[in-house]
Amino acid sequence: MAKLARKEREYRTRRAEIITAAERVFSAKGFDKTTMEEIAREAEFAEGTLYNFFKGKIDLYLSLIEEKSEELLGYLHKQVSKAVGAGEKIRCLIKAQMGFFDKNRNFFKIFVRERNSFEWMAQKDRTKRLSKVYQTYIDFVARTIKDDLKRGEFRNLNPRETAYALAGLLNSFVCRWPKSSKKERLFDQAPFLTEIFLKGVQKSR
Amino acid sequence: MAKLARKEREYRTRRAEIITAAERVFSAKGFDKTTMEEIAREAEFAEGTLYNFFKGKIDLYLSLIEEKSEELLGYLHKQVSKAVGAGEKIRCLIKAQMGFFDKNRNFFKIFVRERNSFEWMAQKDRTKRLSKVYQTYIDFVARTIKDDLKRGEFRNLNPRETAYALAGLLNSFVCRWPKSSKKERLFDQAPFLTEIFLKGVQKSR
Amino acid sequence: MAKLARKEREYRTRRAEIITAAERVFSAKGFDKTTMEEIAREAEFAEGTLYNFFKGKIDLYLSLIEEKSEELLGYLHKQVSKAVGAGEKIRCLIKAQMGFFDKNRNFFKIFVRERNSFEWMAQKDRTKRLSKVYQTYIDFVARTIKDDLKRGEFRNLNPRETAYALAGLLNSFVCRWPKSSKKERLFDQAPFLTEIFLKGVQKSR
Amino acid sequence: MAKLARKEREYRTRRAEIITAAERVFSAKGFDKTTMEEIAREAEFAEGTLYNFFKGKIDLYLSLIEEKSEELLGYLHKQVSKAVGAGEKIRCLIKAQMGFFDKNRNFFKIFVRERNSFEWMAQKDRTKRLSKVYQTYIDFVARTIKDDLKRGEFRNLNPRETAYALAGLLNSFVCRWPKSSKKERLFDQAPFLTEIFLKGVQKSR
DNA sequence: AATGAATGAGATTTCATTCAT
DNA sequence: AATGAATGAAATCTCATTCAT
Repeated sequence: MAKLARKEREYRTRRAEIITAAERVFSAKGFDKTTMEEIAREAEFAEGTLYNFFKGKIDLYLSLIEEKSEELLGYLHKQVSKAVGAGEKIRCLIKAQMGFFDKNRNFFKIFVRERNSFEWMAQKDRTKRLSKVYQTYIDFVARTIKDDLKRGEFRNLNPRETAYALAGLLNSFVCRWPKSSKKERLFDQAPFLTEIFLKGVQKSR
Repeated sequence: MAKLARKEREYRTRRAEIITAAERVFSAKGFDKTTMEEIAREAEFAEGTLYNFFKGKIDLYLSLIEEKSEELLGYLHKQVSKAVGAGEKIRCLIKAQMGFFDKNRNFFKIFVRERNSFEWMAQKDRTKRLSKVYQTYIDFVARTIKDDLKRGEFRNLNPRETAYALAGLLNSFVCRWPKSSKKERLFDQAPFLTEIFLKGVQKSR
Repeated sequence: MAKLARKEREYRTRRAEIITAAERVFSAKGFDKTTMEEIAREAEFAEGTLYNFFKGKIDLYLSLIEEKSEELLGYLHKQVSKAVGAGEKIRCLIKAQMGFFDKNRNFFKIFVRERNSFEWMAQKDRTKRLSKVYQTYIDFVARTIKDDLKRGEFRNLNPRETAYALAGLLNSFVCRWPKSSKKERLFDQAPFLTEIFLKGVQKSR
Repeated sequence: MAKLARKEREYRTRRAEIITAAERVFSAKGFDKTTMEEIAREAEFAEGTLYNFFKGKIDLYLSLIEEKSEELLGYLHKQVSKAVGAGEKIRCLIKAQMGFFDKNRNFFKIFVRERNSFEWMAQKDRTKRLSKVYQTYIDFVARTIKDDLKRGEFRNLNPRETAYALAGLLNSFVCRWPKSSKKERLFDQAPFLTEIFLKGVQKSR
């Protein structure tokens, strides 16, 4: 039993190493320009070994996005659930997401890029799994917004549409960020974005 | 003389046909998954013919983006220059862009997707030409915002950063739109987005 | 009649222009790397026009070699026929060939390169026409040697084998010549080569 | 340890098989007309496999020439170093080279053909590596000649120029040889060539 | 379970030749 | 007779995946 557990632990460790290596390469080169050979080298495994952990390149890519997104959502959930008061959940959501991406820059690139392309992908399998990921993400944002909106002095907006607007606002910094100095944190942009958004959705007076 | 002019006209026509065909395929599959063979088939030319008009696949792709972007910017410029009154230019910009994308759905997909990926491209040549395109676009948005902000009751925000925020807001609908019914127009979302943005940037009271 | 003759003259002129242009390009790039497009540009004709004068690329190439070789042989013949005295024909042959190549550097490159490759060419048609050219050349050299050998104090060597030896000797400078200054003439090497050869074949004492 | 050594051995074997197959095809068709597909078929490997051993077509070609030339030079060196007596080194060199080419007919074709064309190659990379090969070869011949000339009753000739003459003499048989019966050996021509050359360079009396 | 050499389908690009004008 | 745009076959090279060790 204990022995099996150790095996299981080792399996997970190696799998995670591969995911991390893949994250580095995919984020730097994009899906198509990344080769299995390079991921293998980065992970310090042989090429063939990758296929013991993942069905293929696409599966590795999707698994990476799914698992990291789950992590992101778990983190957002935990942070947001603490917040109380009108607009506080949204404020908290923005801060949390920025903070998460600061610590996961590589994943950030993949997440945003893919979010803007996956819909019109030819590969149906790829589309389906990705679709689920982003639906879950948007659903969570929409729910957060809904909770906040109803309790505060906000306009009566469609939460789902508003969620897209907020997501777009957050993503917008993707284009500038890679250029800016490595030291600059997304987190510091949170107040700027928060203010625009909250004012944007508040009730007219 | 007349003959030369006709040749030139025919050349332009064929070139435009190729660009349009390329637009369809690139928008459906993305750059890497698109093959020259498919563009050729779509354009009803032989593969080799494409190389009489463009240096290669990348050149075709970039030319498409550059020329369509110029068209977009020209259109935006024309529309925006008519507007007067506080916030009117921004309102007009949003409406114009949405209208343009309604008529150029395929290009829209390419434009937005590329805008979110080009920064970390490997190919330096591709990056350079794209960079110029998006700089020009953001510059225009920033200038429009600046003009409007100073004349209205708006907060004193950095125009460039605000431009990114607005661009992100507009782009945000890319993820939903392809799914929604073909009849639904981006143009109809303009008021919703405009309101969020204008309120978001106005002076606190 | 006169009109036809003028047409004929013009035809020949244009044909010669193409040959000369082809000579320049073929000598610079070799057969395979040369494109019809480049020959056309160099000759200031359209690509299609070349096909009114030659059946295709290979035909153009072979025609060029054949006609220039005829010219070379005619020249050698004329020069050598003047010579009298033991070894004089050979001496004269070497001088004449070097002189001709000094004036036809482009053709020289083609001639020597092709001489060393044609035998194992895949294209049978090409081989046959080239074979004839070089046989004629070697035949002439062999005949010249034979004439000379029998009248002088020379060993009784197989003229054909000796002709190959002489041809090899002459060609040997091809590798150095393109490197040496443009001003340096092959003609100046004639005495050096002549001496080696004549001594090499004379009777032992 | 033993395992690694075996892998290494197998690698070398396969690499050599490819080189040999390439030698056959290149010698029969020349560089440009040879396709990787044909080399692969000849070597009984898949096309892609060739690229595990060589960077590309040119690299394969140059590697072949470089390695075979090294073999040739090593062999010549060994043979010539044994010779003593005036003219003996040169006699030995000619015999050795002819003997080597008898056993490496395919390589012989490539070596001679390339030697006569490489100078005006477009590809700079190809030129550079080849240049080195032929410089080394000529240097060796020149040194051999120099050693011999100074000890014998020979004229005071420039060793380098004389080396070119000798190389030309040896190469001259390339044109006849492929035609002649397979049984005929270059080696048998050695005395004929040796005599012409040695007499050609000896002191006048 | 891990390896990495071999595979071969598939992509881009070139260019001799044709043919409508 | 001259043109040059269109053609499409053919060549090089890449890389995800397999499989014998």
